Amino acid sequence: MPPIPELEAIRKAQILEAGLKTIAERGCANVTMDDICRTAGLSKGGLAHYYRSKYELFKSVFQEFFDRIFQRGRDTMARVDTPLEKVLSFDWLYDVDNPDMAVGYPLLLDFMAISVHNADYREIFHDWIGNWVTLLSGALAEGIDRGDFTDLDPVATARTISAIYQGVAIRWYMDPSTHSTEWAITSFQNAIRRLLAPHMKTGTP
Amino acid sequence: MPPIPELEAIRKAQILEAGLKTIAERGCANVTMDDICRTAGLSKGGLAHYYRSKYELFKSVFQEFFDRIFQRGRDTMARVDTPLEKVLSFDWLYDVDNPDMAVGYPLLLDFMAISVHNADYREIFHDWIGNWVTLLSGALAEGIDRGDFTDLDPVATARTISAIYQGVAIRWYMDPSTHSTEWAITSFQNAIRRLLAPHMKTGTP
Amino acid sequence: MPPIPELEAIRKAQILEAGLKTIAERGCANVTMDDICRTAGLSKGGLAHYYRSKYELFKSVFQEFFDRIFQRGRDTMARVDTPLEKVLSFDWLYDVDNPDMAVGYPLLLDFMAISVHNADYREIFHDWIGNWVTLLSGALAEGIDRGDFTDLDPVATARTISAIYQGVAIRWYMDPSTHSTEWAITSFQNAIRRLLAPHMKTGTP
Amino acid sequence: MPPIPELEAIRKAQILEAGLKTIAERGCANVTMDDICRTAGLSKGGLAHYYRSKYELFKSVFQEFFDRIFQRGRDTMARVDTPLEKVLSFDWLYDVDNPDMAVGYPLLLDFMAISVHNADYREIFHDWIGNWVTLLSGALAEGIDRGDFTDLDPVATARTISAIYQGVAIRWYMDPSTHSTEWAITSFQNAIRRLLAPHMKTGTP
DNA sequence: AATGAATGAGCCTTCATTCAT
DNA sequence: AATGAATGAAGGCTCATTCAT
Repeated sequence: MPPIPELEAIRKAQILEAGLKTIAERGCANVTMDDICRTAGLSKGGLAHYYRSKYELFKSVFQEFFDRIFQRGRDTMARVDTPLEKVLSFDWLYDVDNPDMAVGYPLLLDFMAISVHNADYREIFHDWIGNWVTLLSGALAEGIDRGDFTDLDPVATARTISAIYQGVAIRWYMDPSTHSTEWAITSFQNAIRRLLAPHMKTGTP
Repeated sequence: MPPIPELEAIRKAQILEAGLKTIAERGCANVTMDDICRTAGLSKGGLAHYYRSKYELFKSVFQEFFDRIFQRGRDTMARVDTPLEKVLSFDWLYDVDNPDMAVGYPLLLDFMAISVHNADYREIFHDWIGNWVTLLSGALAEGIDRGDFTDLDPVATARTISAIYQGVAIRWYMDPSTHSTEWAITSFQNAIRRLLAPHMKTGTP
Repeated sequence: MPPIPELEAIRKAQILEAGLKTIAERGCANVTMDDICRTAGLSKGGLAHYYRSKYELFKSVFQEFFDRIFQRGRDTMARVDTPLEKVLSFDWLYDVDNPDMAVGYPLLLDFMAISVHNADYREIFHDWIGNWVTLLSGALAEGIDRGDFTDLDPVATARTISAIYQGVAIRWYMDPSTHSTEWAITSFQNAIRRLLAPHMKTGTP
Repeated sequence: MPPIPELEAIRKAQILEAGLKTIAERGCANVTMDDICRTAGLSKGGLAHYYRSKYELFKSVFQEFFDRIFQRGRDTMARVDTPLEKVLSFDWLYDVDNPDMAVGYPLLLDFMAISVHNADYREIFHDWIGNWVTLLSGALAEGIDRGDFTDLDPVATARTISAIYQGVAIRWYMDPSTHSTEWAITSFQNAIRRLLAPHMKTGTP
């Protein structure tokens, strides 16, 4: 009989948000439970009530992060019409002012580093990539259906596109002094357009 | 008058190798000085004799790693003739049997994650990327000189090529179940060839 | 809502007492945090909960010690009537059976030695001496007011008296085989009485 | 067959000087063997050749220091004529420019603090004090012989005088902001003169 | 539901000492 | 005589986790 039935959801969201924030700020290896408690405005015991261990909490934080980012990608893609526009609809990845991005890159890089030595994490990553590939290959398949593209393996191509996005994004984030936002956007658009060019019906830019 | 004049160099190499190995195996955050001592076959104090602190040691390990990988890239590129072949000379990145690669990806991912919160590391990364870009843009410039390519910004393009390599490589390494070596090699070759296609004199691809 | 509201005060007192005891027993340089934990009946982490570091703890221990000793001096002085009796009211300094003294000399000597290289400690010492001088010069000033003494700089004289007490006390404590309690008490009484003699109205000594 | 017969003496002096210097600078508890090696211009092994252990070295350093200071006291006293002048011949204790004093107070305070927990050191201290007392009581006895003083226990008085010197000196050294050299010299002269006054024949300054 | 006091294992670092050369 | 590489014990501090209230 919880006083407020949604209390658990509220608290968990509060904690996840604190996790997101602190991990982004200090990095997984440097975040302590105390950091998270402080940021969440809860005590150690209070936090323990909702997450059995640091490990469980961190997994949830990353899960939450990956869900959120993917959600954004799907929503943004849904707002444009043509398949080509859809696969090119990710300039938001290079938006310095987007708070999700400020948190996203630190988390993604931390997450990947940990994944190397952790099967649980690797699986989350696998699923996430799977989602992106499904989203992108869906757009490509739609393009084939509509007759925009011909002769193209949607899944393999979607993987390549996704990898290009990520490769460019990491560079842009990690070394901004020599990788401007302009470079990043031109790069991914160019690379993806050129990749698809051989498979496009004339007149589609 | 040390018994062996090169003792310091030998020991440092021994320690760096141990660092490389243990970091790759367990991840930066999980490696202890004891792990490294044990692997290097030295005592705690012996190690301290050569590296003042864990941080100094780790920086040296990463420096060593970056040097080594870049060396390999430069050497491999030097073995092929045409500029196009040169920029495509990186299939060794996708060689599972290459011990440098088995160590390289864990290290690279750890390194990037730490760099987010560490200016020293970020600078090492910046320099390393600079080296790659110089190497690749050199090949592109040579291509322009030779007349293979026209109308192409060597540096910006080199950055894009390098980012594509890295994006594809990380996918390949992190999620091999759905990113085969075949996919990786096809992906990068395709993406880079297509990227350069508009700038190539007829008959080259 | 701690179980006992004064828990923090209790624990801190417990820890300070353990610090006092162990430092007196083994000396600052030889006391480990484990020693103090064991003596205080707390774990390492428990102690860390109340004192951030060994240094902070030691500073508090000394502060506590100095407060306690000064308190005793003030109280003892308050129990006698005449100004001369007041400035001579410190035979308790030479009481072997006083547990505060058993702890006090080891601490004082350790403290002074550390102060030489530590400004924080030096300031504590400065303040403590300031307190004694104020106390003693107050008594002297009262003596002047009452007409017991004439023609005497209360502060400079108080400093001299205080220095004599300490000089005699250290000898007495450090080399008891040749500095008996009798010698100590006779010495300080004699030295101080003689020092004041020229400034005393007839009939007082 | 040492190459130079006096080499051992030279090296030992070199090491002791380094010990004196480093202990005075950093304090016993903070001086490392490396500090001393560096200051002495010798290697660890070289130092070990002459002093079995840190403890042995430190004991010798203190011995050396005590000898040196006492020597100075005796020499200075020998330069004045009357017994009263002799017992008052210690203003050099309050000479900030005297390098022996700059080293002396840190060492003395460190030494006394350690002595509390160390019988070897305590014995050295005991002997040193014994020397001073002998020196001072000798002067007093001479005064009695000469007829300058009457009715005075030379040894007990010498102890008191010595304790006054030390008490004033420690204050002067430890808290110079409120204990000027002027105060120190006036204090000890006054206190000692007054102490002796009742025992002095008329007309002896 | 929530607090925060308490635990104790683990880690990096320091440093006196040893010893082969 | 002298070097300095190597050892390894010891210590202070951090921090995830537990638990009584």
